Amino acid sequence: MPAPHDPQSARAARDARDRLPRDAHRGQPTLRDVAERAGVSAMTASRVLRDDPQVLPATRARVRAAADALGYRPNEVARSLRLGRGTGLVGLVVTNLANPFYSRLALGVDSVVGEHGLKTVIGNTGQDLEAERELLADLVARRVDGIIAVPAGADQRHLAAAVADGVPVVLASRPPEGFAADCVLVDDFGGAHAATARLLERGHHRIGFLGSPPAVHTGTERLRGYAAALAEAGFALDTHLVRQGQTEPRQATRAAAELLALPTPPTALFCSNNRNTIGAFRALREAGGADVALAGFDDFELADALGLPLTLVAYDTDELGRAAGRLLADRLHDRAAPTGPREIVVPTHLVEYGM
Amino acid sequence: MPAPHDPQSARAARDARDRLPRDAHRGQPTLRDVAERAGVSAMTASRVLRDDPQVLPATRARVRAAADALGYRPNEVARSLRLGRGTGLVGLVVTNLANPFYSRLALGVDSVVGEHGLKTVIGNTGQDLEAERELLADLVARRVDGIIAVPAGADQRHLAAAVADGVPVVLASRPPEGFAADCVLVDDFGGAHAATARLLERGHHRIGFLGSPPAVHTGTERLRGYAAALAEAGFALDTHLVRQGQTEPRQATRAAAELLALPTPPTALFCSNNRNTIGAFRALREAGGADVALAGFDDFELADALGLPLTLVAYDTDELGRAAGRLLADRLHDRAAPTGPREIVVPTHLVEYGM
DNA sequence: CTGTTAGCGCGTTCAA
DNA sequence: TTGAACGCGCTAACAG
Repeated sequence: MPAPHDPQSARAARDARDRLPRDAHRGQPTLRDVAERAGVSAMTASRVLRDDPQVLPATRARVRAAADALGYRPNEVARSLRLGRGTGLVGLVVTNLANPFYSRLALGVDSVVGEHGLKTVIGNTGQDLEAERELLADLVARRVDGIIAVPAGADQRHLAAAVADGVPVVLASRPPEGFAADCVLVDDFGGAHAATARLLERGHHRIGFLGSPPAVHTGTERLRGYAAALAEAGFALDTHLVRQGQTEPRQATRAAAELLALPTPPTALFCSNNRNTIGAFRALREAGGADVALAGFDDFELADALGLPLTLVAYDTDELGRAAGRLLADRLHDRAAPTGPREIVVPTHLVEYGM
Repeated sequence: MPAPHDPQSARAARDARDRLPRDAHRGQPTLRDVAERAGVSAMTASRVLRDDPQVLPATRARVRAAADALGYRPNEVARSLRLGRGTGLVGLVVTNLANPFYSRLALGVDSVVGEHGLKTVIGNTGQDLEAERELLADLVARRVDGIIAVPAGADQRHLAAAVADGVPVVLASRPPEGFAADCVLVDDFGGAHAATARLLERGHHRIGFLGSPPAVHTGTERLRGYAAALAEAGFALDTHLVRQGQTEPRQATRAAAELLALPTPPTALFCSNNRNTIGAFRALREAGGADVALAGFDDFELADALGLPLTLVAYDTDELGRAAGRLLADRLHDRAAPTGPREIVVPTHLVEYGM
């Protein structure tokens, strides 16, 4: 039995739309208009426009002419309803499109689903869990064919609800918690481990960690990778050097500055995502010639131009989106023969800049 | 009479979707299911779920309970069809979501239209004019309520066709050509003029120009601003110093390198967008200590971190998207009382980095 | 206050 | 080869 939803907020969103003018008949020609002009029944017109071969070439031509003259376009809304299929739409749920990570992801998703004749509906939640809940309910109500999501927090019950409603969900960059769904992950642990190990090789062992809030899966996995590398080298994790919770560069700059101001400051920093790396970079620059090594997860444009050595964990962000799109497309075609949930892990590699 | 469309490609896209499984009844509960469970007619259930006051509290409660138990969500597809209104979707047509300019624009658009209960469908055309034509036809067929577009080229007949079909179109960053539509522009001329004047003030007069293809409105406007500033200072435009056509940083790097290799190279470069500025930056860096001043249109993240003086024409990209969203939302509400096309110009200002 | 009828635009089914 | 009836899920307009 599907969980009851919150009807308040979802209805509020609908109401806003319902206030649009009632008269909205835009005079787009319908199948009947085409049929009349061609002197045939709507049914025949429908057949012609769907390339049904069972039509006399002569009538076919007449219908085509009529359709072109009228500028007819089939109403996809009516088609969706009639065919009982979905809408040909895929919902994409992200927290912040302004972050290049998410826009690349969106690009990858859209390119793949586009090849399957699907379009992408974006939903930007701005880290707001409540907004995310409403968004998901709305996407389900709109009968999207599937949803690709990067949930903002650890609570994924709204995603589970969508799955229970029969909507295929693919998670990107986070694993499903408490329900079955396909997902595409980045090798968070491995990448963070490798970057930290690289810093250790260079003789650092007081390595600070800057990361996203603990509720974010990538953040904690990358923290685990960092901690594991330290442990393997025989160094205990010093919680004074760990700062989680930064979502924006500005916050990261502040957190990094605090670490640098410690009595025994770290000699290197590892940042769990591009926002934190950029923030830490600014802190280092403000600190003047602080001789602190910098490493981070996520490659980004102009990383090579910052004028300081930088070790980054790189991976193919577009591919992350494309893989998610492929998983979803597979589900849509194979609904009859469902396989178990699939998990794809995108590999990472280290890149060195400015050396 | 609307122009006849190309039925081939549009149909091809539909066909891909039509190959999805036929059985797709996802068993989502319908209004009738709710009504039956509550022991009322579908009509009464409908009324309750739309907060129609004309219902006995007791029945209202029964219906609510039934809906919750079933996890009922109104089918927005059916609602759209029945109400003859749009779909609550806005089409956003851009060339490259990976360019921060477009992702910020998308964010701005989505935030505003979201407040009106609308969702954004993205269409990334990758500079492909043919893809853009198909995309527009598809959006119209899907009965989006409106379209916000940054057309890739000078040919806007497909946009005019959408307008002729009664779909409100708002252009962002380009003016309409040959038809009436609202638009939001950046002060291209003024910004380019100001940046070039700044370079002239500093004693430069051999100033190279790097820009997008001539078909792109912003590129030519910004070229005009650059040329005007030169002319006002008494310098003729030297076409050897003008390189148009670069879309990606890599191309811009090459073009910049060519300018720098001229017998009498420019002493400064003005770039008409962020892609060209970043490309030119790399060329300067590769050229070693080349003492060439750099200016460009568009602010971008890390522009302050490049370690060289940089003059940028900045403006509020999010606001560009938000303004476009507002224009569209206004149209949707005011369809009854149409005003003439509106044009909004977003102002620019100069920022100096690395000095 | 509640139910019936009808139809949005299209496509499946069956009959002609 | 073509057409008429019916229904997808929902709601406006009118009963009762």
